[in-house]
Amino acid sequence: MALNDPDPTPLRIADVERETGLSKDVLRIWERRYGFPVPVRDAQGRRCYSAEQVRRLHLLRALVDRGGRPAELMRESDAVLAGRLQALGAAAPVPPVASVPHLDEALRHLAADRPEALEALFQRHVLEFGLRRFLLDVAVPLATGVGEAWESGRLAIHQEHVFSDCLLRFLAEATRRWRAASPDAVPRSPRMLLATLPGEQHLIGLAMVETWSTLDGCACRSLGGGLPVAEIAAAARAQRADIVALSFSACFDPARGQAQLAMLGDLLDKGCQLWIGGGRTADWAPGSARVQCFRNLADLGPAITAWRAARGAG
Amino acid sequence: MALNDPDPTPLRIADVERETGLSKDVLRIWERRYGFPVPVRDAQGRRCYSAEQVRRLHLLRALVDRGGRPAELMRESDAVLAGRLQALGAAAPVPPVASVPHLDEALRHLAADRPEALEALFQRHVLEFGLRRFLLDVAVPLATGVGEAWESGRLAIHQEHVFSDCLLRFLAEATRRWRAASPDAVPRSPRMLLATLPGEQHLIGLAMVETWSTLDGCACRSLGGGLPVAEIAAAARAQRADIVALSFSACFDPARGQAQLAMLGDLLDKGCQLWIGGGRTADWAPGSARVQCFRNLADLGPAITAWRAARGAG
DNA sequence: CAACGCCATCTGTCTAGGACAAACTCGCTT
DNA sequence: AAGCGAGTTTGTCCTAGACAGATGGCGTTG
Repeated sequence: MALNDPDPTPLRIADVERETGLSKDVLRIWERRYGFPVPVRDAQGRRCYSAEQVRRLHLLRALVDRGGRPAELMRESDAVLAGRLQALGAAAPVPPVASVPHLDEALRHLAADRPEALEALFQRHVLEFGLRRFLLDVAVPLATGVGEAWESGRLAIHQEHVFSDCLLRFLAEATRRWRAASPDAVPRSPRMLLATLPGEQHLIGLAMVETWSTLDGCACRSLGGGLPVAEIAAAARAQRADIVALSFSACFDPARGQAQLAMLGDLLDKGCQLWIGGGRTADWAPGSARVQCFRNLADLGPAITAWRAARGAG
Repeated sequence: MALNDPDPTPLRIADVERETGLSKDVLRIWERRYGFPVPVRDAQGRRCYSAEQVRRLHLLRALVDRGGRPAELMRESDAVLAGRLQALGAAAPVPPVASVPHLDEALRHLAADRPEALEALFQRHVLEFGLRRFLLDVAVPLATGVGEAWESGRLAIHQEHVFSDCLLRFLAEATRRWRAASPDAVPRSPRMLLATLPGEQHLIGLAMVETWSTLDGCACRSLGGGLPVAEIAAAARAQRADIVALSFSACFDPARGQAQLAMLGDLLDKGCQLWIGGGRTADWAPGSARVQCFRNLADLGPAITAWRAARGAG
């Protein structure tokens, strides 16, 4: 009976791919090489994974992401793996962010699943020091800190999601308020379009660029994440954007990014610039004169001024 | 030379998968069956696609998504395909939503790439009729209308993204304002956790549920989109959620959804309910007593009241 | 002792072509 | 006109092999 009815709800390889983020190829090759996971097969010979196996796959993935090596991890029991993940968190003694007291506090709120406290902290900091300093002193280092905390196992994925949601809302609202409060008569330029490429999930960088640029008087419009280059180009044309700004996280493959960037460059109008930032984009080859890499938010101001000067003169 | 240097920036099959959303399997089988796309190969025999081919693949995908059949579409030229896509838009004469004047207006703003006008319309409607009526009379039908407009080719993907971004921000801010304006003394219950499963990109439904439930006095916390069930369960435990609410769009495969739902049901605490809605979830088999399907937003109110009654009595 | 380069191994992605289920079309029958 | 069965289309999954790029260890050299 274990063969003809392996599970009331068969988890097929595509489901496991979505759920764990491990590609079908990886799932198959792990099975071939390491003997795990070996799923039950249905009548047609298709793999049917158990919830148990998926749970272990999550553990394995978490450890592989943090630099573990599959061949070694596969030998360990679930308990050992879970312990190792916890140990990773405990072993990371002094996170570099924690030197600043309020960042440490923010991370503690997050680890304790208290997003309200986090938002209150944001609110206070903005009222005391203003949005620009909030971005530079809190948002950017905290985003880095959360990334590191996740890598070292101190924060779960869902906690990272909570952080993301929290900061995203906060910035969106701050931006909206600023926009509402500035006089309509001011012509806002350049027109900036914000997006991330397919495969890029992190929207935080984008939101920070939007807030900063809006403070600097740009007309920003966000397209959200995961948009194919063809669609970005179409949007840029439709909205007559002067600048398309893309954000990348550190895990985005540079080679892929640059290939897609080149493609986007071809599709955009000649007058439209391409600004990129985040992750390790600073190391990327510029490729085209129209592509500009940004190492940090503060560089946006001068670049916008320069754009206006060039446009005003030209 | 065309062989050893097919392209300055080789687009490999994984890139094309990300960019077009067509799986590697589909790309390979289309090549085998229909003779398109036939990419150049690099020195190792790997497929290197041209930007030209990717452009055509976008067209093909758009038409296949709208019910076209690959075998037939493959014979046509790019121009014919583009024309056919446009014709689809023109052929859809009276969208069902357009019967209500302000919805028609909203769609026109969107088609004309004027998100500011859309937001102004939202703002006006809320001030005149209130948030609940806005959700029922504007947000829900407009979301449906945008989906239909996309299907029929009247709206591009990037315009759908703009709509999504616009409504998402609007709802987030409205929710926040409501929360800020309600007295702190009121104990907010039930504690509701909102998320979508991996593979589900649409966050609109979730945002609408959040706004509605917040109005009804729930303590909502959004985890954003694309979270594995294991993480959702972990978050529910960490935040001691009473209810986990999931949103699905119509394109989500019911069989997959139900399998993942069953898995999530196993992982959650017994006291935690599972509320689902959106798309065609109404047709899904409930599976467990803890799973409750919602056909529309208005049903949330009674369900919340019922939950409170049961909890208060128990 | 540190730094550099080379080599072996590990790991993920890609290849090929075959199989099959689910969905859809079409034509026949009621 | 509506319902049903046969045939076709289409996407997903299968096996098994190849290889590039990363990683880590070792030996040599400054």
